[in-house]
Amino acid sequence: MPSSPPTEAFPAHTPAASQVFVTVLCHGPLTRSDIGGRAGLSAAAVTKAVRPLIEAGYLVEDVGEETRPSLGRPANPVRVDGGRALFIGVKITGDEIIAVLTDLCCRIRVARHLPLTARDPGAVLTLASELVRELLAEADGFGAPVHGLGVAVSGDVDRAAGVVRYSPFLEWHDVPLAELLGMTTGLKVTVDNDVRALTVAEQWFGAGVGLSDFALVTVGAGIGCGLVVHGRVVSGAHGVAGEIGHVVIDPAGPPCHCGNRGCVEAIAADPAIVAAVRERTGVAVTDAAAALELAHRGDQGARDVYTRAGDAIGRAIGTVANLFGPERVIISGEGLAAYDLFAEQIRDAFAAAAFGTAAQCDLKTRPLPFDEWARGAAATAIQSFIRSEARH
Amino acid sequence: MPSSPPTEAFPAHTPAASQVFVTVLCHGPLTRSDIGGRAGLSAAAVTKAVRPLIEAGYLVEDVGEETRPSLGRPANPVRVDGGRALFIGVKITGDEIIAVLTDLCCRIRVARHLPLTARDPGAVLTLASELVRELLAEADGFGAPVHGLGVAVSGDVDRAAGVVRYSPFLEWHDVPLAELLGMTTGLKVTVDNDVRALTVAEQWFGAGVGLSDFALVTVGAGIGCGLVVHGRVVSGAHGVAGEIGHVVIDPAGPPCHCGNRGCVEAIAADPAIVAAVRERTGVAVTDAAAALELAHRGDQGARDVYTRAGDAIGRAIGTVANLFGPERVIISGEGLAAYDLFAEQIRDAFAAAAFGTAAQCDLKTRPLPFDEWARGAAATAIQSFIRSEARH
DNA sequence: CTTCTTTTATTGACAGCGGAAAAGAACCCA
DNA sequence: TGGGTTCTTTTCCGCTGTCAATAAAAGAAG
Repeated sequence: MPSSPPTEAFPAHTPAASQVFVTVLCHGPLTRSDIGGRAGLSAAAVTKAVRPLIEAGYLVEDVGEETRPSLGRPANPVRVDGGRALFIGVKITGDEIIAVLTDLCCRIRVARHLPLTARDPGAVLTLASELVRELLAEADGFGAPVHGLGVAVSGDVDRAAGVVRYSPFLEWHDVPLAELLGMTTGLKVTVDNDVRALTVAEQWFGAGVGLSDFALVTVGAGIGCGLVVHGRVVSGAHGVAGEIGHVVIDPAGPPCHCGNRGCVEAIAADPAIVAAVRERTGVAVTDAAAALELAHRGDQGARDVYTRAGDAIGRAIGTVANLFGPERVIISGEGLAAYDLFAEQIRDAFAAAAFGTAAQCDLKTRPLPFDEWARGAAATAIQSFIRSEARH
Repeated sequence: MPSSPPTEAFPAHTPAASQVFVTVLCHGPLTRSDIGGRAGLSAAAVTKAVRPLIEAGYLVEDVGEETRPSLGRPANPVRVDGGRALFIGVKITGDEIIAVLTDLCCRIRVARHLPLTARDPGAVLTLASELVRELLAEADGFGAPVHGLGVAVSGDVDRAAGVVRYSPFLEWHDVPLAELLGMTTGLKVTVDNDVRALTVAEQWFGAGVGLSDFALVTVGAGIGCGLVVHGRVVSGAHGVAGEIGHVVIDPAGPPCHCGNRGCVEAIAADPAIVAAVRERTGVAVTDAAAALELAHRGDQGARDVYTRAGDAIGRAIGTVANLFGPERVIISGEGLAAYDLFAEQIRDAFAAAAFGTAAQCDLKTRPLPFDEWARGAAATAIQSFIRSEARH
């Protein structure tokens, strides 16, 4: 039973108003003249865009000002009132559903996990709907409406259509997930690829704020990459981009399930690391945590595996940097737990692979609590909400 | 002595008008309603944009219509009058300057070459100015003003500033080429990286017309790559992108001047091929043409070298496709002369490397007469001319 | 040969967006 | 209390692109 009226329109009818809001959302409290400067608008335009946003409660005057650096009338900063609207983000993995309730600033208010027993669309839909309903119930306590639901799934996702075209982990083909979840939850649903969702979260709320060209590389069960070029997340002509996992690092390397040898994913993803550690050390580790522990305990064979993984990741990032010239590459993912083991190799291999000015690219690591994937999904919902009324 | 008044403004003051013109420029003769459909504008807006363009002579009614498929008032197509304006494109290589005079549709009218004896900016500037002056004299015979000069240089070029920041072949650092040539020729000068210039030419006048995401890969003395994402040529945060030449294909491969081993350029660029053929066959070939002839005569060692080059190029293109998901990759460059020797390997290696939907990407070859590099330069000038008055 | 239908192009009225300039507001400092 | 300074709002205005109505140019139908 949906608890909130989804009919409320976001009062940013014009591109400029939408841009003003996003500017404030990303860059914290800003005075009106700062907004104009950053968004390239006149002060008058800012005033006209800000007023309805304040009246609707999405922006508030930031009373907690402190800096009074100079002469003249004091500036009057505004900020986004995160509590004005809520969103739900859901990440569906092969064996778990993670759901978070966030506010408009994409801060997590509540998080829930649920193990996944069956992977067919019907079962997943039931569980996901259940989880969303729980969060909707929680949302009542915050006194703000839930304005959207974002869903992140790995694989080939058509965001515009809301369809999961192909998901290897779930073995789904052409599932109209947005429509289905829209019916069961009554919410406006945005479905996107998981890495792209995380990229949106970084772009608006993370280490990509203010950058028009950056990449996000995730290391974990797989190796993924999200790209932002000219300030927009790249989706590719066929809806798929950022497939860094199957960049071949070494044609003589271990075989990969994709049919090639020596893909990054066949060297540096969790399963590959586990297999390599087992082979090198003879210890029957079964998951990434065990492999990591072995390495942390000082086993040289295990450490060598991580060294090689770092080298592969660094080379892959170098390739990305050479092709795009991003200002920054953000490294994230569960695999970052092993960062101390391969940080040096990543940086060395990147520095060797990056050519010319591409080496100026800034490498930045970001720890990734597992809820973060679901937060990325919420970020896409927030994006859809803000843009929904912007495009005419 | 500049022969043309550069003060004439292009009558496309609004973004919509500029878009209308580019649409007609790229998609041949179009009826007004077709223009509206393609550019997403109302018929009224098209009428209002087209009129001043016709009055100024940049568009003309296309009387040579023939198709009368249906009922109703016959459509009234318009096309760009190429002869209305001329442009000069100059490509500076390490040992030659190529200059072309083109019309507004980027068709080459006159082409000139000049060997380069010295590479210092002063000498190059003198020769280039001389060549431009010759073409300006030629232009008088065509009865149209020369509206811009485009210059293409390999290396790190800041187009906005008109500065060659670093060119390895010329050994230039921070040469304000646009300003210098502007003074000697009196023309409005656009300077850009050579591969990006060629990419612009393909985007507007070649195999990239109508595509919002594609890549151009050039094979020859070096291996280059131009990228178009979301309809815009990618320049990277630091002004450099598309450095495909130093993607590592095989870490056990031949050493590259960049310090790594097994870069595409160290396997498939002309110097690498010549060196490999010499080594494999013992024949003292000194240039690409000789190596090619040896392979064409059936020498197996030489053929193997090309096979390997094709494999490397195909893998590199696969990497590009995986990362961007372009709709098409255009393969061009002088190295295409050997296409029959490695076409199969390129396609096979690409198919193996491309993951999932990236394999749907269309590979298309394009022969590249050497004048084409200069034509790319002219294309950037045309772009600047059209956009000059569009921004504000 | 007139009239209708169909499709294309143009016109004119109109709403909305954003900018320039001027006015207002809020503070500090004499 | 009156400058000086900086931030914000207001007023007005031009410009752009859409809507709806109109004109134009055919073929089809009677």
